[in-house]
Amino acid sequence: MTNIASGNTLAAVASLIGDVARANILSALMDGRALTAGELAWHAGVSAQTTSGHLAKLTDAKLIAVEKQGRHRYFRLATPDIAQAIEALMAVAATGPKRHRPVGPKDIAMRTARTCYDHLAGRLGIALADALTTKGHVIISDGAGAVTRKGSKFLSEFGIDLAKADKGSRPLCKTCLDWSERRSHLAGRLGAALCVRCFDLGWIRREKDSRAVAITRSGQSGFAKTFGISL
Amino acid sequence: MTNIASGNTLAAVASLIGDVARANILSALMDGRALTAGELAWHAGVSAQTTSGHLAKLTDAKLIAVEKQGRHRYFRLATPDIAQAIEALMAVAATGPKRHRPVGPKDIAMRTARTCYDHLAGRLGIALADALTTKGHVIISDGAGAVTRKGSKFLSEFGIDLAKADKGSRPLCKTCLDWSERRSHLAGRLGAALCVRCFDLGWIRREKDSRAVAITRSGQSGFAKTFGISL
DNA sequence: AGGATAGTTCGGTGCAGGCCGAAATGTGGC
DNA sequence: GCCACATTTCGGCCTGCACCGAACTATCCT
Repeated sequence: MTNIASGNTLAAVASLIGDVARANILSALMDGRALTAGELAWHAGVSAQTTSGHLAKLTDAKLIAVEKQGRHRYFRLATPDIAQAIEALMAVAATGPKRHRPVGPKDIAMRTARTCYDHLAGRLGIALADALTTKGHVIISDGAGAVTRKGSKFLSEFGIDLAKADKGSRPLCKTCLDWSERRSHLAGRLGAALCVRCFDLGWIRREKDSRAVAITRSGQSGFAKTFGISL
Repeated sequence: MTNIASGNTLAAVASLIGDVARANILSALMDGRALTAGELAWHAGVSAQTTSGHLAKLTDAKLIAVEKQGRHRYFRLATPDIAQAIEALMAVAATGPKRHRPVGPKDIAMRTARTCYDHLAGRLGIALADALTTKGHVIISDGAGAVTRKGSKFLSEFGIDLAKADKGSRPLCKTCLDWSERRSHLAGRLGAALCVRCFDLGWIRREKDSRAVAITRSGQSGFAKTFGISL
Protein backbone atom coordinates (compact mmCIF):
# COMPACT_ATOMS: atom_id res chain seq x y z
CA MET A 1 0.00 0.00 0.00
CA THR A 2 1.42 3.34 -1.00
CA ASN A 3 0.35 6.16 1.20
CA ILE A 4 -1.40 4.50 4.05
CA ALA A 5 -1.69 7.66 6.10
CA SER A 6 -3.72 9.70 3.65
CA GLY A 7 -5.77 6.66 2.71
CA ASN A 8 -6.62 6.04 6.29
CA THR A 9 -7.81 9.46 7.13
CA LEU A 10 -9.75 9.64 3.90
CA ALA A 11 -11.45 6.42 4.89
CA ALA A 12 -12.04 7.68 8.39
CA VAL A 13 -13.84 10.79 7.21
CA ALA A 14 -15.86 8.97 4.58
CA SER A 15 -16.74 6.28 7.07
CA LEU A 16 -18.16 8.88 9.42
CA ILE A 17 -20.43 10.16 6.67
CA GLY A 18 -21.16 6.63 5.54
CA ASP A 19 -23.63 5.73 8.22
CA VAL A 20 -27.30 6.40 7.50
CA ALA A 21 -28.02 8.06 10.82
CA ARG A 22 -24.96 10.27 10.66
CA ALA A 23 -25.59 11.10 7.00
CA ASN A 24 -29.08 12.23 7.95
CA ILE A 25 -27.63 14.37 10.72
CA LEU A 26 -25.16 16.01 8.37
CA SER A 27 -27.83 16.50 5.71
CA ALA A 28 -30.01 18.21 8.26
CA LEU A 29 -27.14 20.56 9.09
CA MET A 30 -26.49 21.34 5.42
CA ASP A 31 -28.59 24.47 5.63
CA GLY A 32 -25.97 26.02 7.86
CA ARG A 33 -28.19 26.39 10.89
CA ALA A 34 -27.33 24.96 14.28
CA LEU A 35 -29.70 22.32 15.64
CA THR A 36 -30.07 20.71 19.04
CA ALA A 37 -29.23 17.09 19.77
CA GLY A 38 -32.92 16.29 20.10
CA GLU A 39 -33.81 17.74 16.72
CA LEU A 40 -30.94 15.87 15.16
CA ALA A 41 -32.11 12.63 16.76
CA TRP A 42 -35.42 13.17 15.04
CA HIS A 43 -33.74 13.80 11.70
CA ALA A 44 -31.45 10.81 12.15
CA GLY A 45 -34.37 8.50 12.87
CA VAL A 46 -32.74 6.85 15.89
CA SER A 47 -32.99 7.21 19.65
CA ALA A 48 -31.48 10.06 21.60
CA GLN A 49 -28.81 7.81 23.13
CA THR A 50 -27.64 6.56 19.79
CA THR A 51 -27.63 10.07 18.39
CA SER A 52 -25.52 11.24 21.29
CA GLY A 53 -22.88 8.69 20.35
CA HIS A 54 -22.92 9.77 16.72
CA LEU A 55 -22.63 13.42 17.65
CA ALA A 56 -19.65 12.66 19.87
CA LYS A 57 -17.88 10.96 16.98
CA LEU A 58 -18.62 13.74 14.54
CA THR A 59 -17.48 16.34 17.03
CA ASP A 60 -14.27 14.47 17.83
CA ALA A 61 -13.47 14.39 14.13
CA LYS A 62 -14.18 18.13 13.89
CA LEU A 63 -16.83 17.59 11.26
CA ILE A 64 -19.31 19.44 13.39
CA ALA A 65 -18.88 22.04 16.09
CA VAL A 66 -20.94 22.37 19.22
CA GLU A 67 -22.07 25.32 21.26
CA LYS A 68 -23.67 24.99 24.61
CA GLN A 69 -26.66 27.11 25.50
CA GLY A 70 -28.40 26.31 28.72
CA ARG A 71 -29.54 22.74 28.71
CA HIS A 72 -29.39 22.57 24.95
CA ARG A 73 -26.37 21.79 22.83
CA TYR A 74 -26.42 23.33 19.38
CA PHE A 75 -24.55 21.54 16.62
CA ARG A 76 -23.52 22.95 13.26
CA LEU A 77 -21.16 21.99 10.46
CA ALA A 78 -17.63 22.92 11.48
CA THR A 79 -16.52 24.61 8.26
CA PRO A 80 -17.74 25.34 4.72
CA ASP A 81 -15.24 22.70 3.53
CA ILE A 82 -17.37 20.03 5.13
CA ALA A 83 -20.46 21.28 3.38
CA GLN A 84 -18.62 21.29 0.09
CA ALA A 85 -17.44 17.73 0.53
CA ILE A 86 -20.94 16.55 1.37
CA GLU A 87 -22.41 18.42 -1.57
CA ALA A 88 -19.84 16.77 -3.84
CA LEU A 89 -20.83 13.37 -2.49
CA MET A 90 -24.50 14.20 -3.03
CA ALA A 91 -23.72 15.08 -6.63
CA VAL A 92 -22.10 11.68 -7.07
CA ALA A 93 -25.00 9.97 -5.35
CA ALA A 94 -27.49 11.75 -7.61
CA THR A 95 -25.90 10.27 -10.72
CA GLY A 96 -25.85 6.78 -9.29
CA PRO A 97 -27.39 3.67 -10.82
CA LYS A 98 -30.73 4.04 -9.09
CA ARG A 99 -32.80 6.34 -11.19
CA HIS A 100 -35.72 5.86 -8.87
CA ARG A 101 -38.10 8.75 -8.79
CA PRO A 102 -40.30 8.42 -5.73
CA VAL A 103 -40.86 12.14 -5.96
CA GLY A 104 -42.82 13.37 -2.99
CA PRO A 105 -44.18 16.83 -2.31
CA LYS A 106 -41.18 17.52 -0.09
CA ASP A 107 -38.89 16.57 -2.90
CA ILE A 108 -40.65 19.00 -5.21
CA ALA A 109 -40.29 21.78 -2.67
CA MET A 110 -36.61 20.96 -2.28
CA ARG A 111 -36.06 21.10 -6.01
CA THR A 112 -37.82 24.41 -6.34
CA ALA A 113 -35.82 26.25 -3.71
CA ARG A 114 -33.67 25.29 -0.78
CA THR A 115 -30.69 26.48 1.17
CA CYS A 116 -27.34 24.86 0.58
CA TYR A 117 -25.20 25.55 3.63
CA ASP A 118 -25.63 29.33 3.62
CA HIS A 119 -26.77 30.16 0.12
CA LEU A 120 -29.68 29.39 -2.20
CA ALA A 121 -29.98 26.32 -4.40
CA GLY A 122 -32.56 24.55 -6.51
CA ARG A 123 -34.43 26.21 -9.38
CA LEU A 124 -34.45 29.53 -7.54
CA GLY A 125 -30.69 29.43 -6.98
CA ILE A 126 -30.07 28.63 -10.63
CA ALA A 127 -32.47 31.33 -11.76
CA LEU A 128 -30.72 33.96 -9.65
CA ALA A 129 -27.35 32.95 -11.02
CA ASP A 130 -28.72 33.10 -14.57
CA ALA A 131 -30.37 36.47 -14.05
CA LEU A 132 -27.22 38.05 -12.65
CA THR A 133 -25.20 36.55 -15.46
CA THR A 134 -27.38 37.58 -18.39
CA LYS A 135 -27.59 41.15 -17.08
CA GLY A 136 -23.82 41.33 -16.90
CA HIS A 137 -23.64 41.74 -13.14
CA VAL A 138 -21.67 38.58 -12.61
CA ILE A 139 -19.40 36.71 -14.98
CA ILE A 140 -19.41 33.00 -14.45
CA SER A 141 -16.52 31.24 -16.02
CA ASP A 142 -16.52 27.50 -15.68
CA GLY A 143 -16.41 26.91 -11.97
CA ALA A 144 -16.55 30.35 -10.40
CA GLY A 145 -17.62 33.90 -10.85
CA ALA A 146 -16.52 37.49 -10.61
CA VAL A 147 -18.67 40.50 -9.83
CA THR A 148 -18.49 43.29 -12.37
CA ARG A 149 -18.40 46.97 -11.48
CA LYS A 150 -21.94 47.26 -12.77
CA GLY A 151 -22.94 44.26 -10.73
CA SER A 152 -21.42 45.72 -7.62
CA LYS A 153 -23.57 48.82 -8.03
CA PHE A 154 -26.69 46.76 -8.69
CA LEU A 155 -26.13 44.64 -5.62
CA SER A 156 -25.48 47.67 -3.48
CA GLU A 157 -28.83 49.11 -4.58
CA PHE A 158 -30.40 45.78 -3.74
CA GLY A 159 -29.03 46.15 -0.23
CA ILE A 160 -25.92 44.05 -0.37
CA ASP A 161 -22.60 45.64 0.44
CA LEU A 162 -19.81 43.36 -0.63
CA ALA A 163 -17.12 45.82 0.39
CA LYS A 164 -17.20 45.05 4.08
CA ALA A 165 -14.91 42.09 4.03
CA ASP A 166 -16.91 39.83 6.27
CA LYS A 167 -14.05 37.43 6.74
CA GLY A 168 -11.09 38.10 4.51
CA SER A 169 -10.44 34.46 3.92
CA ARG A 170 -13.75 33.49 2.42
CA PRO A 171 -14.00 33.67 -1.38
CA LEU A 172 -16.31 36.38 -2.65
CA CYS A 173 -18.07 34.51 -5.35
CA LYS A 174 -17.76 30.80 -5.78
CA THR A 175 -20.07 28.46 -7.58
CA CYS A 176 -21.46 25.27 -6.19
CA LEU A 177 -22.75 22.32 -8.16
CA ASP A 178 -26.47 21.89 -7.68
CA TRP A 179 -27.39 18.25 -7.24
CA SER A 180 -30.96 18.61 -8.40
CA GLU A 181 -30.32 20.87 -11.38
CA ARG A 182 -26.87 19.55 -12.24
CA ARG A 183 -25.75 23.12 -12.85
CA SER A 184 -23.89 25.69 -10.83
CA HIS A 185 -25.44 28.24 -8.52
CA LEU A 186 -23.81 31.06 -6.59
CA ALA A 187 -22.03 30.36 -3.34
CA GLY A 188 -19.27 32.19 -1.48
CA ARG A 189 -19.85 35.47 0.34
CA LEU A 190 -22.06 36.74 -2.48
CA GLY A 191 -24.26 33.66 -2.35
CA ALA A 192 -24.58 33.95 1.40
CA ALA A 193 -25.36 37.66 1.24
CA LEU A 194 -28.03 37.16 -1.43
CA CYS A 195 -29.66 34.50 0.70
CA VAL A 196 -29.69 36.61 3.85
CA ARG A 197 -31.06 39.61 1.96
CA CYS A 198 -33.92 37.56 0.51
CA PHE A 199 -34.82 36.34 3.98
CA ASP A 200 -34.61 39.90 5.34
CA LEU A 201 -36.89 41.16 2.60
CA GLY A 202 -39.37 38.44 3.45
CA TRP A 203 -39.19 37.04 -0.06
CA ILE A 204 -38.55 33.52 1.17
CA ARG A 205 -39.13 31.65 4.38
CA ARG A 206 -37.91 28.36 5.72
CA GLU A 207 -40.11 25.28 5.61
CA LYS A 208 -40.40 23.35 8.82
CA ASP A 209 -37.88 20.55 9.31
CA SER A 210 -36.40 20.84 5.87
CA ARG A 211 -33.81 22.67 3.86
CA ALA A 212 -36.55 23.69 1.46
CA VAL A 213 -37.63 27.32 1.40
CA ALA A 214 -40.95 28.70 0.24
CA ILE A 215 -41.25 31.77 -1.95
CA THR A 216 -43.68 34.21 -0.38
CA ARG A 217 -46.22 36.36 -2.15
CA SER A 218 -43.98 39.40 -1.92
CA GLY A 219 -41.11 37.22 -3.05
CA GLN A 220 -43.00 36.30 -6.21
CA SER A 221 -43.30 39.94 -7.22
CA GLY A 222 -39.91 40.91 -5.85
CA PHE A 223 -38.02 38.27 -7.77
CA ALA A 224 -39.98 39.14 -10.90
CA LYS A 225 -39.44 42.88 -10.61
CA THR A 226 -35.81 42.88 -9.56
CA PHE A 227 -34.48 39.84 -11.33
CA GLY A 228 -37.07 38.98 -13.96
CA ILE A 229 -37.59 35.60 -12.37
CA SER A 230 -40.87 33.73 -12.16
CA LEU A 231 -40.84 30.14 -11.03
CA MET B 1 -36.27 11.76 9.30
CA THR B 2 -36.83 14.26 6.53
CA ASN B 3 -35.50 13.16 3.17
CA ILE B 4 -34.62 9.55 3.71
CA ALA B 5 -33.85 8.91 0.07
CA SER B 6 -31.10 11.47 -0.39
CA GLY B 7 -29.64 10.68 3.00
CA ASN B 8 -29.49 7.02 2.17
CA THR B 9 -27.71 7.32 -1.08
CA LEU B 10 -25.36 9.87 0.39
CA ALA B 11 -24.56 7.35 3.10
CA ALA B 12 -24.20 4.57 0.56
CA VAL B 13 -21.61 6.45 -1.46
CA ALA B 14 -19.68 7.65 1.57
CA SER B 15 -19.78 4.18 3.05
CA LEU B 16 -18.17 2.77 -0.07
CA ILE B 17 -15.31 5.22 0.29
CA GLY B 18 -15.24 4.71 4.02
CA ASP B 19 -13.43 1.39 4.02
CA VAL B 20 -9.64 1.52 4.27
CA ALA B 21 -9.03 -0.98 1.47
CA ARG B 22 -11.50 0.73 -0.87
CA ALA B 23 -10.17 4.17 0.03
CA ASN B 24 -6.70 2.99 -0.90
CA ILE B 25 -8.02 1.67 -4.19
CA LEU B 26 -9.72 4.95 -5.00
CA SER B 27 -6.66 6.92 -3.94
CA ALA B 28 -4.54 4.84 -6.26
CA LEU B 29 -6.91 5.66 -9.10
CA MET B 30 -6.86 9.37 -8.34
CA ASP B 31 -4.17 9.96 -10.92
CA GLY B 32 -6.67 9.15 -13.63
CA ARG B 33 -4.87 6.11 -14.97
CA ALA B 34 -6.49 2.70 -15.22
CA LEU B 35 -4.98 -0.06 -13.09
CA THR B 36 -5.47 -3.81 -13.06
CA ALA B 37 -7.15 -5.72 -10.28
CA GLY B 38 -3.80 -7.11 -9.18
CA GLU B 39 -2.16 -3.72 -8.90
CA LEU B 40 -5.14 -2.44 -6.97
CA ALA B 41 -4.94 -5.39 -4.59
CA TRP B 42 -1.37 -4.37 -3.86
CA HIS B 43 -2.39 -0.78 -3.25
CA ALA B 44 -5.30 -1.84 -1.10
CA GLY B 45 -3.09 -4.02 1.06
CA VAL B 46 -5.48 -6.99 1.06
CA SER B 47 -5.71 -10.27 -0.79
CA ALA B 48 -6.83 -10.58 -4.40
CA GLN B 49 -10.10 -12.25 -3.44
CA THR B 50 -11.03 -9.49 -1.05
CA THR B 51 -10.05 -6.88 -3.61
CA SER B 52 -12.25 -8.55 -6.18
CA GLY B 53 -15.22 -8.13 -3.89
CA HIS B 54 -14.42 -4.48 -3.30
CA LEU B 55 -14.04 -3.81 -7.00
CA ALA B 56 -17.39 -5.42 -7.70
CA LYS B 57 -19.07 -3.14 -5.18
CA LEU B 58 -17.39 -0.02 -6.52
CA THR B 59 -18.28 -0.97 -10.07
CA ASP B 60 -21.90 -1.70 -9.19
CA ALA B 61 -22.18 1.73 -7.66
CA LYS B 62 -20.65 3.28 -10.80
CA LEU B 63 -17.84 4.83 -8.81
CA ILE B 64 -15.32 3.09 -11.03
CA ALA B 65 -15.55 1.78 -14.56
CA VAL B 66 -13.93 -1.33 -15.90
CA GLU B 67 -12.51 -2.25 -19.27
CA LYS B 68 -11.50 -5.74 -20.17
CA GLN B 69 -8.30 -6.34 -22.06
CA GLY B 70 -7.26 -9.92 -22.48
CA ARG B 71 -6.92 -11.55 -19.14
CA HIS B 72 -6.57 -8.18 -17.43
CA ARG B 73 -9.33 -5.95 -16.20
CA TYR B 74 -8.48 -2.28 -16.06
CA PHE B 75 -10.27 -0.12 -13.54
CA ARG B 76 -10.49 3.67 -13.52
CA LEU B 77 -12.57 6.32 -11.80
CA ALA B 78 -15.91 6.52 -13.56
CA THR B 79 -16.17 10.32 -13.87
CA PRO B 80 -14.33 13.49 -12.87
CA ASP B 81 -17.13 14.06 -10.35
CA ILE B 82 -15.90 11.11 -8.33
CA ALA B 83 -12.38 12.49 -8.27
CA GLN B 84 -13.70 15.84 -7.15
CA ALA B 85 -15.67 14.32 -4.32
CA ILE B 86 -12.67 12.35 -3.12
CA GLU B 87 -10.45 15.38 -3.35
CA ALA B 88 -12.96 17.33 -1.27
CA LEU B 89 -12.93 14.58 1.34
CA MET B 90 -9.13 14.60 1.36
CA ALA B 91 -9.19 18.32 1.97
CA VAL B 92 -11.43 17.74 4.97
CA ALA B 93 -9.25 14.91 6.19
CA ALA B 94 -6.13 17.06 5.90
CA THR B 95 -7.55 19.62 8.31
CA GLY B 96 -8.59 17.01 10.83
CA PRO B 97 -7.56 16.82 14.46
CA LYS B 98 -4.53 14.61 13.92
CA ARG B 99 -1.72 16.94 12.98
CA HIS B 100 0.68 14.01 12.84
CA ARG B 101 3.61 14.59 10.55
CA PRO B 102 5.29 11.25 9.88
CA VAL B 103 6.69 12.78 6.72
CA GLY B 104 8.44 10.15 4.65
CA PRO B 105 10.41 10.63 1.44
CA LYS B 106 7.36 9.58 -0.56
CA ASP B 107 5.33 12.22 1.19
CA ILE B 108 7.89 14.87 0.25
CA ALA B 109 7.78 13.77 -3.40
CA MET B 110 3.98 13.92 -3.33
CA ARG B 111 4.01 17.43 -1.92
CA THR B 112 6.48 18.63 -4.51
CA ALA B 113 4.60 17.43 -7.56
CA ARG B 114 1.89 14.89 -8.24
CA THR B 115 -1.02 14.28 -10.54
CA CYS B 116 -4.53 14.92 -9.32
CA TYR B 117 -6.87 12.92 -11.54
CA ASP B 118 -5.61 14.29 -14.86
CA HIS B 119 -3.83 17.49 -13.97
CA LEU B 120 -0.86 18.63 -11.87
CA ALA B 121 -0.97 19.35 -8.15
CA GLY B 122 1.46 19.99 -5.31
CA ARG B 123 4.03 22.80 -5.30
CA LEU B 124 4.50 22.43 -9.06
CA GLY B 125 0.79 22.72 -9.74
CA ILE B 126 0.53 25.81 -7.57
CA ALA B 127 3.61 27.35 -9.19
CA LEU B 128 2.18 26.85 -12.67
CA ALA B 129 -1.11 28.44 -11.66
CA ASP B 130 0.77 31.36 -10.10
CA ALA B 131 3.01 31.85 -13.11
CA LEU B 132 0.10 31.89 -15.56
CA THR B 133 -1.76 34.28 -13.31
CA THR B 134 1.00 36.82 -12.70
CA LYS B 135 1.81 37.00 -16.39
CA GLY B 136 -1.82 37.73 -17.18
CA HIS B 137 -2.46 34.56 -19.13
CA VAL B 138 -5.11 33.29 -16.83
CA ILE B 139 -7.37 35.17 -14.48
CA ILE B 140 -8.26 33.24 -11.39
CA SER B 141 -11.21 34.58 -9.53
CA ASP B 142 -12.11 32.80 -6.33
CA GLY B 143 -12.88 29.29 -7.42
CA ALA B 144 -12.21 29.21 -11.15
CA GLY B 145 -10.32 30.78 -13.96
CA ALA B 146 -10.62 32.21 -17.43
CA VAL B 147 -7.97 32.20 -20.15
CA THR B 148 -7.17 35.63 -21.62
CA ARG B 149 -6.58 36.28 -25.29
CA LYS B 150 -2.90 36.78 -24.51
CA GLY B 151 -2.88 33.56 -22.54
CA SER B 152 -4.48 31.69 -25.37
CA LYS B 153 -1.67 32.79 -27.67
CA PHE B 154 0.98 31.88 -25.11
CA LEU B 155 -0.47 28.43 -24.60
CA SER B 156 -0.73 27.85 -28.30
CA GLU B 157 2.98 28.65 -28.64
CA PHE B 158 3.65 26.25 -25.80
CA GLY B 159 1.92 23.54 -27.80
CA ILE B 160 -1.54 23.53 -26.33
CA ASP B 161 -4.51 24.16 -28.56
CA LEU B 162 -7.54 24.83 -26.46
CA ALA B 163 -9.73 25.47 -29.47
CA LYS B 164 -10.34 21.85 -30.34
CA ALA B 165 -13.18 21.22 -27.98
CA ASP B 166 -12.06 17.90 -26.58
CA LYS B 167 -15.44 17.19 -25.06
CA GLY B 168 -17.84 20.06 -25.17
CA SER B 169 -19.20 19.29 -21.75
CA ARG B 170 -15.99 19.54 -19.77
CA PRO B 171 -15.18 22.97 -18.30
CA LEU B 172 -12.18 24.68 -19.86
CA CYS B 173 -10.49 25.98 -16.77
CA LYS B 174 -11.54 24.97 -13.33
CA THR B 175 -9.59 25.20 -10.14
CA CYS B 176 -9.14 22.41 -7.66
CA LEU B 177 -8.26 22.74 -3.99
CA ASP B 178 -4.83 21.32 -3.30
CA TRP B 179 -4.81 19.32 -0.08
CA SER B 180 -1.10 19.72 0.58
CA GLU B 181 -0.80 23.39 -0.28
CA ARG B 182 -4.30 24.41 0.76
CA ARG B 183 -4.53 26.62 -2.33
CA SER B 184 -6.05 26.19 -5.75
CA HIS B 185 -4.32 24.76 -8.78
CA LEU B 186 -5.55 24.50 -12.37
CA ALA B 187 -7.89 21.71 -13.36
CA GLY B 188 -10.41 21.35 -16.18
CA ARG B 189 -9.39 20.88 -19.79
CA LEU B 190 -6.58 23.42 -19.44
CA GLY B 191 -5.11 21.63 -16.42
CA ALA B 192 -5.28 18.31 -18.22
CA ALA B 193 -3.70 19.71 -21.37
CA LEU B 194 -0.85 21.32 -19.40
CA CYS B 195 -0.17 18.03 -17.69
CA VAL B 196 -0.12 16.03 -20.90
CA ARG B 197 2.11 18.57 -22.60
CA CYS B 198 4.66 18.46 -19.76
CA PHE B 199 4.78 14.67 -20.00
CA ASP B 200 5.15 14.88 -23.77
CA LEU B 201 8.02 17.33 -23.44
CA GLY B 202 9.71 14.97 -21.01
CA TRP B 203 9.70 17.62 -18.29
CA ILE B 204 8.12 15.30 -15.76
CA ARG B 205 7.86 11.58 -15.36
CA ARG B 206 5.74 9.35 -13.15
CA GLU B 207 7.21 7.76 -10.04
CA LYS B 208 6.59 4.07 -9.67
CA ASP B 209 3.46 3.11 -7.74
CA SER B 210 2.59 6.62 -6.73
CA ARG B 211 0.77 9.73 -7.86
CA ALA B 212 4.01 11.63 -7.37
CA VAL B 213 5.85 12.87 -10.44
CA ALA B 214 9.53 13.72 -10.71
CA ILE B 215 10.80 16.82 -12.48
CA THR B 216 13.45 15.81 -14.98
CA ARG B 217 16.65 17.67 -15.78
CA SER B 218 15.14 19.14 -18.92
CA GLY B 219 12.02 19.93 -16.92
CA GLN B 220 14.08 21.99 -14.48
CA SER B 221 15.31 24.25 -17.25
CA GLY B 222 12.07 24.16 -19.20
CA PHE B 223 9.91 25.26 -16.28
CA ALA B 224 12.45 27.96 -15.47
CA LYS B 225 12.71 29.29 -19.01
CA THR B 226 9.05 29.14 -19.98
CA PHE B 227 7.34 29.84 -16.68
CA GLY B 228 10.06 31.28 -14.46
CA ILE B 229 9.56 28.44 -12.01
CA SER B 230 12.29 26.80 -9.98
CA LEU B 231 11.30 24.41 -7.23
C1' DA C 1 -2.08 -29.99 -24.47
C1' DG C 2 0.03 -28.33 -20.21
C1' DG C 3 1.55 -24.80 -17.25
C1' DA C 4 1.55 -20.06 -15.64
C1' DT C 5 -0.86 -15.95 -14.55
C1' DA C 6 -5.16 -13.03 -13.71
C1' DG C 7 -9.26 -12.87 -11.65
C1' DT C 8 -13.69 -14.59 -9.42
C1' DT C 9 -16.81 -17.42 -6.43
C1' DC C 10 -17.84 -19.91 -2.24
C1' DG C 11 -17.87 -20.94 2.62
C1' DG C 12 -16.75 -20.00 7.19
C1' DT C 13 -14.62 -17.01 10.91
C1' DG C 14 -14.29 -13.06 13.69
C1' DC C 15 -14.73 -8.46 14.98
C1' DA C 16 -16.36 -3.71 14.73
C1' DG C 17 -19.92 -0.95 15.59
C1' DG C 18 -24.87 0.50 15.52
C1' DC C 19 -28.82 -0.06 18.30
C1' DC C 20 -31.72 0.24 22.45
C1' DG C 21 -33.18 -0.03 27.67
C1' DA C 22 -31.99 1.60 31.94
C1' DA C 23 -29.89 4.66 34.75
C1' DA C 24 -26.98 8.79 35.67
C1' DT C 25 -25.82 13.84 35.01
C1' DG C 26 -26.98 18.44 34.18
C1' DT C 27 -30.02 22.50 33.77
C1' DG C 28 -34.18 25.35 34.03
C1' DG C 29 -38.62 26.51 36.11
C1' DC C 30 -41.70 26.79 40.08
C1' DG D 1 -36.28 21.48 47.16
C1' DC D 2 -38.66 19.11 43.55
C1' DC D 3 -40.09 17.94 39.07
C1' DA D 4 -39.60 18.15 33.98
C1' DC D 5 -36.78 18.01 30.22
C1' DA D 6 -32.22 17.55 27.56
C1' DT D 7 -28.42 14.81 27.02
C1' DT D 8 -24.92 11.37 28.16
C1' DT D 9 -23.00 6.93 29.94
C1' DC D 10 -23.18 1.99 30.60
C1' DG D 11 -24.12 -2.74 29.34
C1' DG D 12 -25.54 -6.18 26.39
C1' DC D 13 -27.42 -7.78 21.96
C1' DC D 14 -27.02 -8.66 17.24
C1' DT D 15 -26.18 -7.80 12.51
C1' DG D 16 -23.29 -6.61 8.76
C1' DC D 17 -19.24 -7.15 6.50
C1' DA D 18 -14.20 -7.40 5.73
C1' DC D 19 -11.10 -11.02 5.61
C1' DC D 20 -8.79 -15.29 4.02
C1' DG D 21 -8.20 -20.36 2.25
C1' DA D 22 -9.50 -23.19 -1.25
C1' DA D 23 -11.38 -24.21 -5.44
C1' DC D 24 -12.90 -22.65 -10.03
C1' DT D 25 -12.79 -20.04 -14.71
C1' DA D 26 -10.48 -17.54 -18.28
C1' DT D 27 -6.66 -16.17 -21.04
C1' DC D 28 -1.92 -16.18 -22.67
C1' DC D 29 2.42 -18.68 -23.74
C1' DT D 30 5.15 -22.36 -25.62
